[in-house]
Amino acid sequence: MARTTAVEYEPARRPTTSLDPAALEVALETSDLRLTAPRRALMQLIADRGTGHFSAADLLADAGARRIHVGRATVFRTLDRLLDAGLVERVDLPDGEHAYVACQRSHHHHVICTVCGRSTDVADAELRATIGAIGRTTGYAIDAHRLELYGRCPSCQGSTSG
Amino acid sequence: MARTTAVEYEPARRPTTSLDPAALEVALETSDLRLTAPRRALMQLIADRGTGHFSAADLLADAGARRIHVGRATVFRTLDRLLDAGLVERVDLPDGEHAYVACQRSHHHHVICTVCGRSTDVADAELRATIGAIGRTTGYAIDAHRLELYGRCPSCQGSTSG
DNA sequence: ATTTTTGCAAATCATTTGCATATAT
DNA sequence: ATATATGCAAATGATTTGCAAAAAT
Repeated sequence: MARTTAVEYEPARRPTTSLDPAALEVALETSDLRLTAPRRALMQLIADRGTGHFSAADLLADAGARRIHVGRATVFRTLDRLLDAGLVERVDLPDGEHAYVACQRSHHHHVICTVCGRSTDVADAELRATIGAIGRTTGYAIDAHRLELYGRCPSCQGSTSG
Repeated sequence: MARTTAVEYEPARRPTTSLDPAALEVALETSDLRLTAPRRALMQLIADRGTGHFSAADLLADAGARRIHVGRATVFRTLDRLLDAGLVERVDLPDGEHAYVACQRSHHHHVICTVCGRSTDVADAELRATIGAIGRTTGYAIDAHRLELYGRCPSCQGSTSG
């Protein structure tokens, strides 16, 4: 019951997506959530993953690899909290898989590298204008949108991807 | 193995999304697919749904309601074929659910009404420019994108939604 | 103390698969 | 004829749930 990814447009702040564990504490202060060991651990695992996208299963595996025990359900539940807090966002890969990426609060779009998986924030005022135009053309009152971009990041552009 | 929704930008043609069963036959001519009773039936069910989004389970239920028997697997398999043919597109609702919408070949974006579920095609050359700009800014070679817009359609804008 | 969170295992849900039979070409 | 498609039921995979025990406030 806490899985909405309604994406509002608002400029992103920093260029590259990644998560600061301290953000968790900040986020928790605002809510009635508790700072527990599993949550700390998961935040750390996410932070350590850097800029790539990951699934709940990935986190579970990461935890296992480091002998950190967290239950499967806890991973999902924590991910939900982080979604609510705006610390991660759920994305849908081109093949329909669900994944998550770490992001700043109020960040809202990213380009995902199809070779290495890295994701980079997109700050795009222009998109806002484009969406306004679409609203005008279709007559819809557009409340939310979701944009996912897939491509090859600068360092993967030479790759023969295979 | 036929579920890619990599979305290329290309102008849509007609304003409102809905599916013409005849399109199936056209689509089949080009391929080595066969025109079977279950496929006809499913096309009809989709067409009858009009412009809303639907899930595989919805179709299965629709079929049941009309005493048309199609196996669950056939629904999924047919949907895959229709995806390949570009007759339907897979979308991800704001809550992360997967759904499908009927669409014209080479159509590629739609606004989905959060009140009634209707979807309308978006013809947007401007988006193309926006995406080009994003590519330039981030340094990514953008190969595909997916854009989903959610809002209230003209007739639902008075609604007190829920 | 009291409320939230956890871990587990079982439950649920969507989607896929194997395989023998049926059907379109 | 022959390749493709179907239906079934079982398999898979992801996510959720109930509940008693554990931890945070």
